[in-house]
Amino acid sequence: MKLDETSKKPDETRGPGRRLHGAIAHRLGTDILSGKYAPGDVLSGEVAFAEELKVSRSAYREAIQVLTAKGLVASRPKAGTRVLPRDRWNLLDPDVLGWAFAGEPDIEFVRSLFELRAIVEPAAARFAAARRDKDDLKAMKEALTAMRRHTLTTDAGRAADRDFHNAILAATRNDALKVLSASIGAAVNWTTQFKQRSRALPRNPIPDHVRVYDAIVSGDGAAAAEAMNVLVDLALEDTRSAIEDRDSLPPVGASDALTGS
Amino acid sequence: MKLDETSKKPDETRGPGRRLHGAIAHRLGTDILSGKYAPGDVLSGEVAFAEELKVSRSAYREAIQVLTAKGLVASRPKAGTRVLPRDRWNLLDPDVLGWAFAGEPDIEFVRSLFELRAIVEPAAARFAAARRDKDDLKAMKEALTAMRRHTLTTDAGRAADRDFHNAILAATRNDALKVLSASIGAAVNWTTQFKQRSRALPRNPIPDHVRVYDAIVSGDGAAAAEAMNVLVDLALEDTRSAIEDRDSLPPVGASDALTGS
DNA sequence: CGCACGGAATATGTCGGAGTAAATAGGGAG
DNA sequence: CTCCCTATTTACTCCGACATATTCCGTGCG
Repeated sequence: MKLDETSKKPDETRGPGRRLHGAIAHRLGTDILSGKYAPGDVLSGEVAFAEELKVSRSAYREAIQVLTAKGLVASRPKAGTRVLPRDRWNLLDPDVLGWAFAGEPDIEFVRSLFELRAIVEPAAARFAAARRDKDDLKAMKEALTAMRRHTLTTDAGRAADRDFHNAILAATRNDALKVLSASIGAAVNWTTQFKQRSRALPRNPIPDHVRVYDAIVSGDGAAAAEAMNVLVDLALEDTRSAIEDRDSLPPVGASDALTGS
Repeated sequence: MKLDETSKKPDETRGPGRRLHGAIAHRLGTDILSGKYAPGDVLSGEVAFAEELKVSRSAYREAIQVLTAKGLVASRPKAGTRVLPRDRWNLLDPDVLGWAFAGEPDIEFVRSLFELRAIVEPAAARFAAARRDKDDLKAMKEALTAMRRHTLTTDAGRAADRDFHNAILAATRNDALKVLSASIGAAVNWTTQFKQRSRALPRNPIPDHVRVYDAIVSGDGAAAAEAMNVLVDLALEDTRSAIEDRDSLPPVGASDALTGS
């Protein structure tokens, strides 16, 4: 045991159920996404970096394998481990998205995600309207009633919101669409912190969701797509104003322990 | 060194520039995607499996970290390493897509990808028409001329095809869209093997591409989206007929293993 | 008889070191 | 000045040991 009681912990982002190499990957990932390590930069050697992080080479290497699997870095003998250009990153990977939103998210990237969401989600609603069965509709209806009971200010309400969107995705009968939208939705939900930070949601989101639901029930694909389009547009508007508020505010206190999920 | 010359190589998919743990990950990944290991299955212990694969526990563990990073498996002490349910897989990860197409690709999944492509690419063309600059148009024009010179039967021609689509993506000014479409496009190109296997392409793809190009030049977003929509539809038609040809051929495994996720 | 608590077994997680292979940089020969 | 060869640096692989977390099961109590 090389760690004595006086030495500080290797990383503060180390919780239960979170392995050491996962914590290292999280730390390096957020550092890369935040720009601390720019594309083309060469990381210190294995031995040096592992020693600096107070972990063994095994843990460090396993973390590097994770980052390599997500396209963030590449290692070659003699050349070292270097950060890959941004277009090689798997930006749609859930973990990478989480890392991107761990710090101050790039506004341009948020715009990109919302544009993608505005493309994908209406199309998903269109498919759902054409392919849903009774069970799908039942799941949506239950999620809607749950949303009405709890509001979006509670955890249960937000869970119901996710359930509603997930029910739509399940009704599309399209795995690729499902995975993609789930990732984007989760990422977009990271921005919820900004919405809540700036001011409470002034708008009641229930009618928008009901419009989507009604269109899917009646099997009207065009109407479902349009209703979903409106829903996404409103969400974008909320987030945009929240971000602008944030940018006009003084620097946020760094001690906001924002542990994801 | 425990490997002697008489023993068979741990994996035949081991080439230069390909690390050992990468090869292990590739092997396990394809096995999972092909259904050899179904969701919920528990892999043998680290020591046993590593020994079976004729590799050290370190290499095996690093491969598992890669699979974990892509959402295919999850490991917990005492519980072992088990394959996660299919909806946890990062199906849009380039490597996972490659593994999915390494064996006999699932027709339903191919349909999902084409549906997603049909959603995303026209929208990308619409953005490109609105945001492209001179350099973007220049890149597209050069790719088109290269496509005309070499046909799609040559590697250079297919590279030009990719360049054309990449130029459109770059013109969207949307990183998320760029990453996604690049992955999907690469995956769809895996199906090229089926097209070529069945019969030579009877259709000349140049006019379709020129229509997209002209619309983007004139800044007509709606026309660009429609032209791209036609292009994707035709590609889908080609692939569908090629796959049907394959399926009507000798019994490629009559047992449709439909593992309900 | 059923449930809650606690200890033991077991598989993953972490560690440190040794040796191998590969790629770049530098020096030497043509 | 070019080309090839050598040397060095770095990641890659292997090994064996210990630590830790979780599950399982036996025990005791209600």
